[in-house]
Amino acid sequence: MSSNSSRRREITVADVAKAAQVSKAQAARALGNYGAVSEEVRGRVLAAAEELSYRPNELARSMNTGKSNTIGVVVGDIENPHFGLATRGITDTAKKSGYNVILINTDEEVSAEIEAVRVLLDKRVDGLIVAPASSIETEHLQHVHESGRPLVLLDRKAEGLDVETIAVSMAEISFESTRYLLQAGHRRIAFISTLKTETPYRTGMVLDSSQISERLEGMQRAFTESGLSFSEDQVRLNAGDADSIRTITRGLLLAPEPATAIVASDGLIALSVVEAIQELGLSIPDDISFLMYDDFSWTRLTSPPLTVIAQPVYEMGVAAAGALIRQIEGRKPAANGAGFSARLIRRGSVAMPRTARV
Amino acid sequence: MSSNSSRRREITVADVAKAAQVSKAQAARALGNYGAVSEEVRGRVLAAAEELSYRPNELARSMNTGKSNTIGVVVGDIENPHFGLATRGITDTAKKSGYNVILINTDEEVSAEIEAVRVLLDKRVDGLIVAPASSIETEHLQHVHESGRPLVLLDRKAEGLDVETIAVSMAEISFESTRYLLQAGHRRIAFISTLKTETPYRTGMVLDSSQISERLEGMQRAFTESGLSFSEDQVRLNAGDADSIRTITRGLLLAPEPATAIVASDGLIALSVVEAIQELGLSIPDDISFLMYDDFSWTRLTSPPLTVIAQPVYEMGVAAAGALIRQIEGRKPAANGAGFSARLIRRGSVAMPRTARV
DNA sequence: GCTAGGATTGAGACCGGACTCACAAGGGGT
DNA sequence: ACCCCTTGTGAGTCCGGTCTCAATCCTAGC
Repeated sequence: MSSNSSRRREITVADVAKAAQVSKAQAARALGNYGAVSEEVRGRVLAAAEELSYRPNELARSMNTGKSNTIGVVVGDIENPHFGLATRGITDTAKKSGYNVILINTDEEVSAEIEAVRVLLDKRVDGLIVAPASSIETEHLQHVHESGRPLVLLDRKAEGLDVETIAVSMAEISFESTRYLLQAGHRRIAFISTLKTETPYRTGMVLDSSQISERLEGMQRAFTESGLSFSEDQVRLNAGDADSIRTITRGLLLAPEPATAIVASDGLIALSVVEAIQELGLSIPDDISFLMYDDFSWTRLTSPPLTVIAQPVYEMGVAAAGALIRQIEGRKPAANGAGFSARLIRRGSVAMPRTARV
Repeated sequence: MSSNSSRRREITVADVAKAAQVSKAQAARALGNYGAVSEEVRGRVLAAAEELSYRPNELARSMNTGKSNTIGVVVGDIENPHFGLATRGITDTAKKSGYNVILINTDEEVSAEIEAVRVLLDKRVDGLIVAPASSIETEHLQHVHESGRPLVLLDRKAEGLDVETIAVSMAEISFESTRYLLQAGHRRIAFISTLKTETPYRTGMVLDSSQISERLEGMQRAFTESGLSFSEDQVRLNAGDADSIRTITRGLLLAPEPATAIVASDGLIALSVVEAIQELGLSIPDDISFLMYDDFSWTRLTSPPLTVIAQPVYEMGVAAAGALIRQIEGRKPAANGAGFSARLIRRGSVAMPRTARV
């Protein structure tokens, strides 16, 4: 009531200029802190601005500087703590350099991703961080790259796209952890992923996700190294929702030759798999060994605590934002950071399989 | 190489107009789908736009429509799945109505929140959703509200601010669950929260968070109802990081008269509390009963599965975005949705205390 | 055949800043 | 006293759209 609130028009430099009795140009200089302004004028302008509680219109500013100080982040699903953490790394870093983040979810749909990228480009973000839904359908990303707009990929590579990519080398850690399982005596090691495919997995099949490809490649290599053959029917894709994961898990464990170890491709899958195992009255690791990607805090609370593959997710978010901002500001692409690597954390969910134990 | 990529200047309406041999105004009308345009011209313009792969500059558009189709979301910490889920609800809803989301983290610091709000206002977002770090320091939110910019609060109320607020009525559920614990025979019920305070908790103390106030109020009421007195030294605030939570938990359990039940104020605290309990070699619920806020999936996986207070977090995100967009578009504030309520989900982490069992 | 009235169309103002340019004023050097 | 250079200043353009306004077209009605 006191001040007549909610006047429609916002205060602009012109208003401040008038109040300070100087030209718009001078007021703009004083406020924007550029050009030459006498102390006297600066004082008057700043006082007037304060008085009118002037705030610059960033939109207008962006328009003729061509910089929005905003970066676009496109991820599959923030609800997934993996991305939540990465996003945190991104926003923290962005904030430090004075950037804001527009976040868009794609639900891992390429069409949504294409739309998201377009919207962000229309909003003239200074750069994009994308966790590509597909490693194959990447024309839209190609466009971004060609148009010269800074782009950094997170988590997954994109086929034939020469763009800075912050990702863990999955083949390696997958190889290592598969070898670990093999050495424990496992031979039927199942791998469950949400990745959508038309047909069941077959060796050599082209997959939409570089992450999954690499992981499977690592598994195969470990089997081959041990002179064993990797059976493709232990690879179960299309584990989209809790129900299908449950069905898949039961299928794996109730088969004539049941899997003795299950590897869950992400935290969400892990949740449903463990639940399904408990539901079947089986125990980890006595009846079935379990290994999952991503080291969430809760994995230490289950009994037994779960053996996991820890990825430096937050740090990758930081690195992605850092790399992007470096590109935006035209600086050199830093010492290339030697890539990120995952780590196998052995807790209690992997043991010798029953068969080997007898 | 084929097309001379990365030409600096972007295509504008003027370019399209020239290519289509019409005036800028006509081209703009055809592209923006407003005003009167003959079929012939529309065709030529659209074709030219396609040919040049024209994309409108949303910044420019926002500037003179005064709408940015962007909403600002200010939360304490996206890394926390609670906010992750709420954010998901917000972005899903926003997307449906054609809005984008700029996300800012405050780390629960009021100063960061003030800054965040200012930045978002400068960027001329159409509205704000804020989970206030403080229920008391709310001048900045007051300003937003007074300036007429749509604002919706999430999770927590703000003292004396008459703004649409999407939150669970905490007093009620806290009362209910405390009664549940009392009926199970518990008398020393501890409550642990991250809330920062200068001094240890005392009854009647003014707290910075409406959520915590309400929860404590509910607890008190339950005690009073049973003719018992609520001991304030069982309330432990300032549980900021894993270490302090561990210390607090140990303090609670190793005291001469140890707590027999612990209530964790959020998922992050719960993690560290449970860990500390396990570390002490105590078992839930035999040695200590446990109850936590937020029903995360992993709470079903521990042994025993944890008894939780489930909040409809995603739905609240949806509601907040819905309410905000309604305000932005000047529509009536919908049937007020009767508020959200939490639900006590009894799983296995609460039992009779040893003392009462003998 | 002539005209009123709606459909089209182009010129140009405008949104709110940043920035260019021309010009005035003041100081130092010679 | 004169020239050069630095600092200070205002007028005006530009960014890329939207939108107003007046002019021009076209067609039905008489």
